Order: sequence, then structure tokens, then C-alpha cells
Amino acid sequence: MTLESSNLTKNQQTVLNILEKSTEPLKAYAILFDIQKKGIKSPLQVYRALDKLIEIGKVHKIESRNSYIACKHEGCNAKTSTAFLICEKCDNVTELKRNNLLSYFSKQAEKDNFQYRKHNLEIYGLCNNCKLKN
Amino acid sequence: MTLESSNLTKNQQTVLNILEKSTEPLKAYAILFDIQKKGIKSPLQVYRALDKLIEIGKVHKIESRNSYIACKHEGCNAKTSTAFLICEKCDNVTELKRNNLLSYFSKQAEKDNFQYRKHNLEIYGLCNNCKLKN
DNA sequence: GACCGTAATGTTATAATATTACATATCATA
DNA sequence: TATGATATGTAATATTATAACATTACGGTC
Repeated sequence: MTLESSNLTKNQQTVLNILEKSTEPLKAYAILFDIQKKGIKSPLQVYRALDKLIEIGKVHKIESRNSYIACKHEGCNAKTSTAFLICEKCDNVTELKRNNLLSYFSKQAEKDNFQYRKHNLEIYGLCNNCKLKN
Repeated sequence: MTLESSNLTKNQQTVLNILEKSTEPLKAYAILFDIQKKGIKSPLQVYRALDKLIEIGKVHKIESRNSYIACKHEGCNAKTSTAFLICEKCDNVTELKRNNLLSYFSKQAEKDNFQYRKHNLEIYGLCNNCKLKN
């Protein structure tokens, strides 16, 4: 299987389906409980599928929440770099897609003689919905 | 105890001391094992101290590594917002201190009608030392 | 098709990280 | 000295993630 192909294996496809259907990020064990009927029985099977999906850029991890989200952007640079808006009230997460972040961070890092490879940005606050409800 | 004071309790001070002496971020259980001689016996005591230290801005959590680092910056805005350079080779972590990140992210978030409160940025790559060794 | 190497799978056990629950103690201050 | 908020101690447990090992599937190539 080449890295860029969409030839996912059964377990990988099963996990991706769950994430794509979800309107919110999911935790690994939530995924596991959801799909125990589909032949996936152990945490490791989920984690392995997640690792692969992350590697090929189909899924990202929200580090501060230990949760996982399917990437909606085709052909973005998110294989390596990610940015999220995380609502602290409703836990909604949206992926920020601005390509200039990468070059901006790359320059910031260079100022400290640091060789940029990738980044993860998590912004916390209130989503539009929750702002209006207040 | 007021929030801005440096009146740390014994446990809090013990944990902070360990982190300040360390040249690298520490994990909660590493802290625990280090200080079991000083009266701290359970994970919870460490986590509670960490929570407080994070709340008052003395310590930050590196989310993607589940590790904790003492803040070297006096009076920075890091009570809420943080940015790190993380070396993938030697695991060295340095805190980025650029105040304009906050306003930059705040504006980025606004474009999506998102009300910014704080952020965490983790940049991965090679530190200067490791670059030179290659 | 037979062979080979790489990647994925299945399974059990366990490690690593973090929190709940509840009883008690400390401390500032009214 | 009574009160309320904060911190502590302790045991148990929940949550997140990986190690170890045996086996199977799959793609390329001879």
C-alpha cells in the first residue's frame, strides 16, 4: 500500500467511517465501544488504525482532549500540521485551514535557530453558537 | 491565598522546585517518584499541585507529551496561552515568548466568529544543537 | 504460481496517565 | 473562635495507551 493511496484496510476503514460520521471528535475507547460489533475487539486495533489514519492525514488528534477527528480538507498540509478552534462550552472542534500559519510558524521558529517540521495549534474559546446563546 | 501571590503551599512548592531544577519537561509520575521522600505519596498530590501551579501560570503542560515545565518568564501572558518549540530528536522544549502570537490568533479566530480565550501552540522540529550534530 | 518482505491483524496482558470519593486539616479573616 | 474556602491524605478506580508475540494478508518480482 502506498502512502498516498486510499486503499485502507478493513479496520482502518471502519474507524475512519465512525469518525467521519461523527459531528464531534471521538476518544479512542468511544470508537472501540461503537464498533465492537464490527470485529474490532481490542484497544490496540483502534490505536493502530488511528496511527495509520493520522500518518496519511485522514485523521488528526486533538492533543489536549485525547480525541480524534476526521479531516475534512482534501489535499491539505495537515499530514503534519494542524490547527483547531475548540469551544470550551460545547466541545465543538473545527479545523482551521490557513496555509499561511505554516510559513509564519516556520519563521518564528527560525528566530530561535529551530528547524521547523510541523506544528499543532489549539485555540480555546467560544464558538459562534455558544456566543449567541449567552 | 490570592491568585497572584507566591504563597505556595508545601506540596506546591515541592513540585515547583523539582520542575525548576529540571532541564527538561517532566511527567507527573516522574515527579512523584522523585519526591516520595518529601512526603508526597500519591499521584493525586502531584496532580493537585500541578493544577494549581498551572492555574497561576508558574507551570505549563506540554499537551502532546503529557509533561510539565516550569515557566521561566516573569509576568507573561502564559497563564492562559502558551507556545513551545519541541525537539523531536532530544526532546528539549523551549517556551516561545512572542506576545504578538496572541493577537494574531485572536484575529484568526475572529474570522470564524470564534471568541478567542487562550491558545496552545506546539512546534516540532530540530533544535539548534541537534541540527549541528547531523 | 512460488517466494519474499512488509504491513496489518488478533489477542492477552500490562503500563502510563489521570480522576473520584470521602474524610480531615489548615489558614485567612470576620 | 466560628466560618468558609482551600489544601491534604488515602484508597480505589477510571482512562488512555503500549508491549510482546504469534499469525495472516498482500504486493512485488523472479
